[in-house]
Amino acid sequence: MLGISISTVSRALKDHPDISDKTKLRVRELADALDYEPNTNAIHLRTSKNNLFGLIVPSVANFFYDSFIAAVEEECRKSGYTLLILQSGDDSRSEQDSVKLCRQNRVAGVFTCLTSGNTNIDLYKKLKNTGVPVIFFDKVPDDNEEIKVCMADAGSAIIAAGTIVEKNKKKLLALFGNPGLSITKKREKAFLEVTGNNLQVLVHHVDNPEEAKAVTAAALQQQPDSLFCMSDEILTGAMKAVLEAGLKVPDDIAVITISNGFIPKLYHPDITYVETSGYKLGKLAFTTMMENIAGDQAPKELIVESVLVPGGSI
Amino acid sequence: MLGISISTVSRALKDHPDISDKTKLRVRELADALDYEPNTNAIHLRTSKNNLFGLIVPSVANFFYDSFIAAVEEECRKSGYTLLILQSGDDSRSEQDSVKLCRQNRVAGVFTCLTSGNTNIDLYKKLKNTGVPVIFFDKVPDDNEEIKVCMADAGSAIIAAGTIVEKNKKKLLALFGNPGLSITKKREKAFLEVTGNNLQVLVHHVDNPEEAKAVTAAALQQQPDSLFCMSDEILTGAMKAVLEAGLKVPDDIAVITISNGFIPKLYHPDITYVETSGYKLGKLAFTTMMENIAGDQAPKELIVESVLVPGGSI
DNA sequence: AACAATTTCGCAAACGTTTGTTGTAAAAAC
DNA sequence: GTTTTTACAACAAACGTTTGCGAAATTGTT
Repeated sequence: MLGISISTVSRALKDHPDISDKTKLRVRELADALDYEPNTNAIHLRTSKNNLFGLIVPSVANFFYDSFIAAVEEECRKSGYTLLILQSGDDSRSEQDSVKLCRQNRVAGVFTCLTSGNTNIDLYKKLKNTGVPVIFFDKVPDDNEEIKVCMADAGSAIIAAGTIVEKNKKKLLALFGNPGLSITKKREKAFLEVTGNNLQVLVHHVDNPEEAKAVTAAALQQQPDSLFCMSDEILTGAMKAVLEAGLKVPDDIAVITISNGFIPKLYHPDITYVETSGYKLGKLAFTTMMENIAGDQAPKELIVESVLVPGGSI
Repeated sequence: MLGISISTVSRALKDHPDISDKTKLRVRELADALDYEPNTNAIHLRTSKNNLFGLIVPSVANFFYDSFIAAVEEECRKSGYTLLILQSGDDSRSEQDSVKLCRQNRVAGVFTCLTSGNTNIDLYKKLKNTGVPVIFFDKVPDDNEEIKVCMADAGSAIIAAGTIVEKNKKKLLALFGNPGLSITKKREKAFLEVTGNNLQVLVHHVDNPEEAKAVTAAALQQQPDSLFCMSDEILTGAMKAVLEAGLKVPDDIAVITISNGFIPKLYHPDITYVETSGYKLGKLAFTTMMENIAGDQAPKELIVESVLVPGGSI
C-alpha cells in the first residue's frame, strides 16, 4: 500500500536505523490505521525463539496453585512472556499430553508440578535435553539433577511438630498425603524426627479430602488430643470429621496444619498453620526460570521458608 | 534420514492415502525414535488456522473463575484446542494488553470477563469484525449485539429468598455485595421482591469478608433467625462472626448463601446454597463458542439456571 | 508388447516474519 | 568532475509445515 518492500516495513516497525524517519512515520500510521498486529507464529517460526512458558498444574481450581499461577502470570506479563497454563487433572495421561503440548508449542521453558503418583520424569528429562529448562515446583521428583522450588517442606513440618511438642500433647493424629511424593516423605521424616519419643503419633496417608474425613472419623475413636494435617486439602476433610464428631477445638482436640492461609481462617477459632505461600513460590519459580535462561543451569533446590501463623486451635 | 521427501513424511504422518503402508510405518517409527513433535507455529502459519482460544479473566485466584477456567480448559483439551489464559488483574490496561496478545497469537476465539469499571468494548468489536468470535461471561456488557453467558443472577436470589420464606423465618440478616455492581442490584431487587412483607429483612452491603464479619457481629445483637449471603466471600466473613458468637446452625440461626459449592461444604453442617457454578458456566461458554465457530453467530444471552443444594443449615 | 490405469512419491509454492547482503541514489570529499 | 561515503531501501533466504500438481514406477489390460 505504501509502495515499499516488506523488509522496509519490518524494519520501520522496529525502529531500525536504516530506515528514514519519514518512512517510519508513514509505516506506523498505516499500521495503526489497519490495526496491524505482528503474527507471533511467524515470528517464532522465523526467529526460533518463543517467549512462551508452559505451566503444568493438577488444577487451576485449587487454593494453592491458583495463587502460584497468578504470581507466575504476573511476572511473565512484566517480562513480555506469555504463559500457557495446562491442567493435568492429577492424571498422568493428561500430564503427558500437557508436556507434549509444550513441546509442540516450542515453549521456552516449563513450570511443572508432578501428578500425585508420578515418579517418572523421563519426559521432562527429554525436554531438558532439548534445551528447554524445566522448573519443578511443589510436587517435585526425588531426583537431584533437577531444578526445584519448594516450600520449606521439612522446615514447615519441623515447625508444626515443634509446636505440638511444645504444647505437651500426648497423642497425635498426623495426616500426610500420598507417600510416593517426595514432599510427603520429607515432611513426614522431619516431622517424626521432632516428635520422636515425646508423644504417640498415629500416622495416616490420605489422597483426598474424602479419605481424610473417613480416616479421621475412624481415628477419633482413639481419642487423640491433637491433629496435624499436611495440607489444606487434608485439613478440610479432617475438620469435617472433627466438627461432625462435635469436638471442640482446641479443648477436645488441638489442630495445626500447613497451609496457604485462606482455609485455616475460615474456622473458629482460626486454625494455627505453618504458612506456605503459593504466591511467593510463584515469584521464586519465575526468577529461577529467568536465571536458568540466562545461563545458570545448575541443578538446585530452592526453598521458600515457612513461618508459623498462630490461630487459636492449639 | 529415510531418503524420502519432506512432503512424503508429512503425508505419512497424517495417514494420507497416497502413501504406502510400508513408508508410513518407517516414518512413524523414526518419528517416534526422534521424539518428533510437529511445530504448531509452522502449522498455524501454513494453514492459517489456529486451534487456540484466549481467555481473559480478572484473576485465576478466585473461587468462581478458577472453576470456570477449569471447565473451559477441560473442554478445550477434549476438542484439541489450547487455551491461552490471561489475567486482567481487574485493570483495564492489562485487559487491553490481553486482547492485543490474543490478536498477536491469532486466536480462534476469545472468552472474556470485563474488568469492573469497563464499559468500552470497542476492542472486542474489532476482534469480532475480523472474524474472531468473542464470548462474554459473568461480567458482560449491556450492549445487546454480543454473545453472553451468565449465571441466573436474579434467579438464584429468588430461590434463596423463596427458601427462607418457605421455612417461615421471621427476621433475616441479608448481606449483599457492592451496591454499584449490576450483579448486586439484580440479586437484591429480585430477592426483596420475594421476601416482600413475609418477614423482616435487615439489609446490609459489604465489600469484603472483614466487613461482612463486622457487620454480622453487630447485626447479631438484633437476634435474626436467619442469614443470607450473596457470595462466598461474604459468607466466609459472616460465618466467622456467627461462629465467634457461639451460635448453632441452624437452630440459633439458619444460613443460606449463593455459592460455587466449595466453601459451604467446609462447615458443619453443610451450608445450604444456591449453586452458581463456574464450572457449568464454563461448559456453556465453550459449547457456545463452538456453535459460533460452526456458524451460528447470532447475538444472544444464555443463562445458567441455579439450583438449590440443600445442606443442613436451614 | 504396447498402452492405460494406478500407486507412490517429489517439487515447489505458500503462510508472515527477520535479517544478511546487495543495490542505488544523493551527498560529501577530493 | 570524479570518487568515496552515507543513507535508504529492496532482494532473497530461511523458519517448519501443507498441499496442488506432476512424474516415475508399478501393475493391469488387451
